[in-house]
Amino acid sequence: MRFSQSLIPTLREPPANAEIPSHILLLRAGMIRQLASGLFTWLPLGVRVLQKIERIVRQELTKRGACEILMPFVQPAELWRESERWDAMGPDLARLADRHKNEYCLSPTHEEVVTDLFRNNISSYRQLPCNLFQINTKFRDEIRPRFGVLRSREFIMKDAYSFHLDEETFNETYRAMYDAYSAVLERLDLEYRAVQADPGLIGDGESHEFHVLAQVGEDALAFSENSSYAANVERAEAIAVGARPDPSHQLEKVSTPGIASIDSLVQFLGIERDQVAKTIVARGANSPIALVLRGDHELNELKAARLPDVLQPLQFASDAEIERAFNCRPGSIGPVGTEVPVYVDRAAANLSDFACGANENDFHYTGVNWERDVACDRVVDIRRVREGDPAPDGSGPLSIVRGIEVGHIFQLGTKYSKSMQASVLDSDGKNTYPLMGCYGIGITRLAAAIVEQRHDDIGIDWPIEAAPATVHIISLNAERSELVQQTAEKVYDECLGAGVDAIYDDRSERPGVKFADADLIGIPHRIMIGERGMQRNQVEYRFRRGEIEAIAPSSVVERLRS
RNA sequence: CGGAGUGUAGCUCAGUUUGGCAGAGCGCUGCCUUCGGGAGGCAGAGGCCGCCGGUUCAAAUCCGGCCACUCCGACCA
Repeated sequence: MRFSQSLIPTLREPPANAEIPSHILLLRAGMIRQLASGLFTWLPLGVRVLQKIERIVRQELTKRGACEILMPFVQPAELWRESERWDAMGPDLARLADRHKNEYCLSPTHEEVVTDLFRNNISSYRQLPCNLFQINTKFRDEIRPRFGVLRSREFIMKDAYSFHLDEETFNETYRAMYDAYSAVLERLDLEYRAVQADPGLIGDGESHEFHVLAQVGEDALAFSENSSYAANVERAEAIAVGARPDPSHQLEKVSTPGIASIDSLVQFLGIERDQVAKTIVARGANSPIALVLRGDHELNELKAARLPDVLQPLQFASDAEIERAFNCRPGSIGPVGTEVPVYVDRAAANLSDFACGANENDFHYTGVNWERDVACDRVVDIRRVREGDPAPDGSGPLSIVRGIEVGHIFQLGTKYSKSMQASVLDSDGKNTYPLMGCYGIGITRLAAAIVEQRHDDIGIDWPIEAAPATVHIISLNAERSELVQQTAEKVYDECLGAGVDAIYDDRSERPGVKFADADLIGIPHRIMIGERGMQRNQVEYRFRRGEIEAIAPSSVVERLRS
């Protein structure tokens, strides 16, 4: 690829509407341009990165028996009605009609189409298990696209779907996909974590997310330093340590005028936040539901939403609803003496002699004890884990890091095979609904995640396997030296001839400009050809920010391979 | 959808308060000089000042409406 004949519009200054490193650098390096909110054009260098990533993904998947297909991006509403997702999906699903007024959607995911393909073409257990994947465009009409290509509306995703007659082969494929995803991220030289994840509305089985560690990551991950335990914080189990101490104080009702928050209460009473029980009220199917946490803990809304009778998704009760249920303002509520169902978090259930609202305006209780003063029969895990909490496998404290979710694998069970009548005959000649698995990798997001994790003050630091080219060849002041010009051309030709992917900066720019662009673009191997070295028939090799090494022009290909 | 901000040249931004010739730097074109880490000079090209309407002798600037983009929040198989 010749720089002068490609489209590589590098920018000296960071664009005004980009804030995070990957967005800024992909724009500055001339790899992407934004068309509209959440919609991006990939320019030549960017496309090469995507192709490199896709290549790795293809290799790792086909190696493990998955077969590539390509499904339509525009899909008939009929299929989505069969799976009952046409209505369930809401406004994230972009809908359109054709000239005959038939309804369609832009695909946010392909379960429906792949299940339809399966039921029309596979009817025997002999053809299972079966694992199909594609690399294709997706569209999700996000409420708020952000972070450049990290959360765009249109994006490229590798999605795979597997079909199984039994748990065993499902587990084998699940494991194989887990390994494939790990291998992809290893080859990209990324610091990543595979974590237990919330399976979401789909399915209810095991689920793992693959996260590239980065500050801008939207997810918090909890992991144990001493074991393999790792989970998305939204899913990580919080355990309570030790047992509840015996009561030593009497229950006492205290006048607390104007005290309506945990902070003001602990200050007023001169106690710590972890000696207070706080009560949060969620809307339930029949009545409001009280959720009790220790004062220093935070509610995990996903966990709370899974409690019986709590509305899903979780909704908090309004102030008016709370006043009606507790006969006092929200700042004075507590579990003692209330009629509403009370769920107590494990840590809160371990409290004794604690403080909480008295369900009477401007009054709190102190010296409260479970069982003695208030029932505690619904102890549940509803809090968000924090740094330093004990890992649920007992291996020590949890650490928390931020990650970008680039992959997700999970079980679909028989949700789609049943709703869409995709059955096969088993060896006894009986109709059976196959188990399905679903596996996704965000290709465009992965490209951005790489930049997010691997960049410095001068530009991007592409892993070799994802770099837009293997080598960046720079000629220095070639228009003043026939020899430099000819040598650069020759080196470039030899690279191409040897199958080495090269970008050749043949522009008549000053050296400083070329160096700066090369740093920004971030191809790790660099060859510089200038008059200075030519005097001794040498060119210069440099691996990103490393020492400069003088080598013979004829040995470039060899050097790159070593 | 709630809150905040920004829209002026390809990019980054002045100019808007107080209405009066459309500006700078970078980039781009040509010439000269320079030439191993984003050089310098001269001459140029490039504008629906987001859009629509209003006020005014006169609107980038004031008023009203709309749109787009960014950020925070809610949301996110």
